[in-house]
Amino acid sequence: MITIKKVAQLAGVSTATVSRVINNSGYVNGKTRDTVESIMREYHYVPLDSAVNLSKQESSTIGIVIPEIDNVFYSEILHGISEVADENGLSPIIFDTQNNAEKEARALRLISRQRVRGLLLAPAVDYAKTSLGKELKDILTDLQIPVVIVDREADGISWDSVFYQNYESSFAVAEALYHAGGRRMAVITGDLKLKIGRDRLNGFAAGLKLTGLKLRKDDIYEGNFLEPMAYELSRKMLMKRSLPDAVYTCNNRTSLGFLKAAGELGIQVGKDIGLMGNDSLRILDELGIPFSCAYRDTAEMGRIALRLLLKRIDHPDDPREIYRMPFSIALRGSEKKLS
Amino acid sequence: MITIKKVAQLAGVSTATVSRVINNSGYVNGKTRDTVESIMREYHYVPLDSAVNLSKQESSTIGIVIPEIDNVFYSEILHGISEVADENGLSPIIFDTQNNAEKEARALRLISRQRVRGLLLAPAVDYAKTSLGKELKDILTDLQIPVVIVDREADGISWDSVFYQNYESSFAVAEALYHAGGRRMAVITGDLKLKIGRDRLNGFAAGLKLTGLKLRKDDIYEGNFLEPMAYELSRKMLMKRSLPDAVYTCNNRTSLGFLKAAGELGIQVGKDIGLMGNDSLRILDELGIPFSCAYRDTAEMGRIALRLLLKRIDHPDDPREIYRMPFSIALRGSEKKLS
DNA sequence: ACCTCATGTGTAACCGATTACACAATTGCT
DNA sequence: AGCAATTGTGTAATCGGTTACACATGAGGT
Repeated sequence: MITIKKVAQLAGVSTATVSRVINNSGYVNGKTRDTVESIMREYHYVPLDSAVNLSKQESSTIGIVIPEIDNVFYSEILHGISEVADENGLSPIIFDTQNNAEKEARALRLISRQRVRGLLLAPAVDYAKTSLGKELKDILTDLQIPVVIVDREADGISWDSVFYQNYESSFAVAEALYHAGGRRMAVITGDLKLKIGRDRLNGFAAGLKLTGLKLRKDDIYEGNFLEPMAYELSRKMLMKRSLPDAVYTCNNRTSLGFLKAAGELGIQVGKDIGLMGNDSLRILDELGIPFSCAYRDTAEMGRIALRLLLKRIDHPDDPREIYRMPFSIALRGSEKKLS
Repeated sequence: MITIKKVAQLAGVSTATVSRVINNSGYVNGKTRDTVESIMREYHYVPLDSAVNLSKQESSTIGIVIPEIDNVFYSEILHGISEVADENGLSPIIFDTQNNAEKEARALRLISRQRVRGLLLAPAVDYAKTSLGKELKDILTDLQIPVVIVDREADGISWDSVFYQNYESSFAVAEALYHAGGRRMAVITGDLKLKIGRDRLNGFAAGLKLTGLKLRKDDIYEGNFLEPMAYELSRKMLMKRSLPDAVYTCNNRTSLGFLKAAGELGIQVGKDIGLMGNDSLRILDELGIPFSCAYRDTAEMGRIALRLLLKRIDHPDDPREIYRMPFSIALRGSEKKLS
């Protein structure tokens, strides 16, 4: 490894001068600068981040913790984050927790050693409720690092956040299904222990209420945002004697589980039963499979989250900001029941 | 920030002793250890990675550079990598290059400042051919860091690698299509400037040859592994007067582009025309959409890549290793032409 | 009683950068 | 000509850890 000391030696100057050249700070004679620069180029000198970080007391990495890296939704968010990180010369350290609280704890502990510039966090744990969550919150608070919570809303969090209009979008889905002709609706919820799960259910129920409809208790299927559960619940629902007119599936995985079950049972979505999801499944559109849903621009959500973090880093004392990602409604045919 | 010095002071010992407690090295009296540990716990002390890295001359981060983070294929690889990283207490710094050479250059430069433990790289650039590629190769070589090349094979690379049986799987696809009854085959290739693109084409052609078939020049559609191009080429192919019996789409995005075009034109895959891809599209299986292909266990591929890197880190002088990820063939109906 | 060795702890150099401060040389202004 | 301000460079402390080395203590063996 070639160090600043060697560069200085080869250029016949002190390390201070080399450092000035690197950082474009202080006074440096043009000729000296040229010499130093050519030496650096010749020897492929690259300053060592850990040394720079240590002396400058800051780093150029950001921490990112997400619950499912292999879910399109999150990988699109990562795409957006990566873009903004690239624009700003930041290195993203990414942890995939697979919705596992212990993994999340390990990730945060690793992050806390890195003195990252800031943290983007989509928690798997409800920080207000579980004891591990509380401990993690302490770790983060101690860190004194800017944090932006992404997507997963939870009680008792006081950091900047980029959330989704969970309630509003669900409300809109209810209206859309009503306008498509649905009268008896069912819903496969997400994890109701999470605020996001409750919001989506409540928004949907409220939307129905406005149209004068009521959500029957036994038309509420309590899921967990994951496919296997959604699949099982869908089978249960679809094998009953009387089907609802339309179903609301609360996230992309839930929608997938439903579609799979419906497909297997020969029930045609958009004909035998109406369906709307929340979160798009781009691939379905591409394949021309009708799938109506409320959705948001996920990559943009990542961009916004990181930009918010950067803003917070520059202005640590501004009041807390909560951005509510707006939704769009895509009607592609699956919302209707024709028969 | 609480530092080792403060901990030492509070515990009434020297920093050396605290360090010994942290690293479980040297001799430390049981009582002293207890004191130090309780102080560390009480004050939430966490050693600063950049300081540790600097003095230990090593780090616990690994660099990862991939071309499309929002492609399921890569996000599943990342899932596998994350798993092994977690098991080994490593922090993955992930860069998404979006197949852009300049982005890749920036990513590698950032990585080179970090003194990462090692690098997993799926290059967007052919390191032997473009001048930027050569420069990047120099950067990497200078780094003296273990590198494992993932998925994207290129000429003139001498690092450990985890590749796919590109040739063999394509060969097998040709055979499978033949056995399904196809006689005139077409192929939508990937980027033929890349070795992987050529291998998949050549393997397919060789497979056909073995069965006595020949791949006609105008049945070769030169794509670039991306959807829009595949879509255009597919339209072109499908709007011709005479269709081939079956088509080989060289990667998942190409398959998607084809399916979209076929869907739009009302051509039923698995009936009007046979189709096999390379790379699975899990979601299609889940939805019960027939799609036959050669595929591999992608998450496993990520795991293997990182394990290979770790092995290399421990044994820098072992001979170069190339792992060729085996393929499986999934026949789900789309390979046939029935009419 | 003496020596050896294991145990326990502290001192201080070091990792590779940055930067406050000191100092010299040159420039510009009256 | 005299002095202040600007320009250019080096010395050395510092960031927060690790670790080689020195040293002290006590146990065990003869």
